[in-house]
Amino acid sequence: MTTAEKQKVKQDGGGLLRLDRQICFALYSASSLVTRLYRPLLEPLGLTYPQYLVMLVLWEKTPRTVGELGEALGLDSATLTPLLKRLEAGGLVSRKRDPADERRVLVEPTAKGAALRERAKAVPRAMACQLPLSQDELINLHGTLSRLSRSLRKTERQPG
Amino acid sequence: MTTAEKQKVKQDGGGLLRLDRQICFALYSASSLVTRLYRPLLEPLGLTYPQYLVMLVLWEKTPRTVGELGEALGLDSATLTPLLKRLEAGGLVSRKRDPADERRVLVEPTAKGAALRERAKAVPRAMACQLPLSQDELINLHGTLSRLSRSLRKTERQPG
DNA sequence: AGCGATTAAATCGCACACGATATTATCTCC
DNA sequence: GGAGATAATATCGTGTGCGATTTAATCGCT
Repeated sequence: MTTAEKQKVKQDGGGLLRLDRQICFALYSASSLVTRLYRPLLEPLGLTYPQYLVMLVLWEKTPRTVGELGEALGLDSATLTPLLKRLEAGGLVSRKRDPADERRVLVEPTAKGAALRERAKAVPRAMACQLPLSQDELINLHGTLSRLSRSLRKTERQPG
Repeated sequence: MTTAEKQKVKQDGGGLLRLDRQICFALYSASSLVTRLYRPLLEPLGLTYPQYLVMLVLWEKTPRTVGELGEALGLDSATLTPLLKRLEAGGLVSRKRDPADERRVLVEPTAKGAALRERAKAVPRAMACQLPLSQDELINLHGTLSRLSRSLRKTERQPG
């Protein structure tokens, strides 16, 4: 290593600030790119990517409260309320106060929203085909990310 | 498997639509959580997470055009222009037209922006400590995500 | 029963993110 | 050297995200 190189390393703390070394950027970048890859698949369904995620949750079990959707997706009511109103305006879900507890809002797919599920079935396979990863890599990546998310959620719920 | 279960599997295309099986959601979720983890570290520096990424790029080499920043980060001018104006308003970067080509805008850290780098050096290590992954897992994850991003960027630049 | 604490959504303000379009400068080619 | 093509930013409209606050309903406790 030349003197100039040593100096450079010293300056940037061993290259710790290099963009290509930041795990955060790798995640951020991959996530945006994959989301972008979904766009042309979801547009024909009339869904944005977060709206698609909400519908996935609703198709699994319904009705759900806003809070349950938020818990499943890691979003709060400030994000979900307007998003759900847009889905409602598009005729895909209904929103009504829970008679048993008027604080809660029950969200449920309409007939149109339920029917959309059939068309959505093609999406995961179409995506898998476009991702340049082997089956093993995919499974491995999914596992690591899921564990990471689970851990972070747990620590998020605690004070520090 | 009971008949009812077979029916269910048939209905949801082998569970392909389950949220927890979507690689996209694993990515989306992990990315949001990690970004959220940065917030308390970046707030004292007066930076949002995308602003931090821009500063990382500028600290590596400067000046840069808006286009170069966009290429490095995968963002377009519609996102960058307002973000850069906010950084400029905060006194962290300067923006001026390139005299050699008036279409381009050269972005460069101010003295204040350059000085911020010293404080930013603590961020990567503080983050690494908070991520519940082993060194190996981190390296592995980083490698997979980087390859994924590189591939997707390449295919993105092509027509289909 | 009733009052303060807690909980669930909604609202507000600000900051990304991006498709589409507009604006201005440079380039190309005759 | 001038007209049309191309390139680099900027602008506009819509849709997330989220911290902070507000509103309304329920709970807990006396």
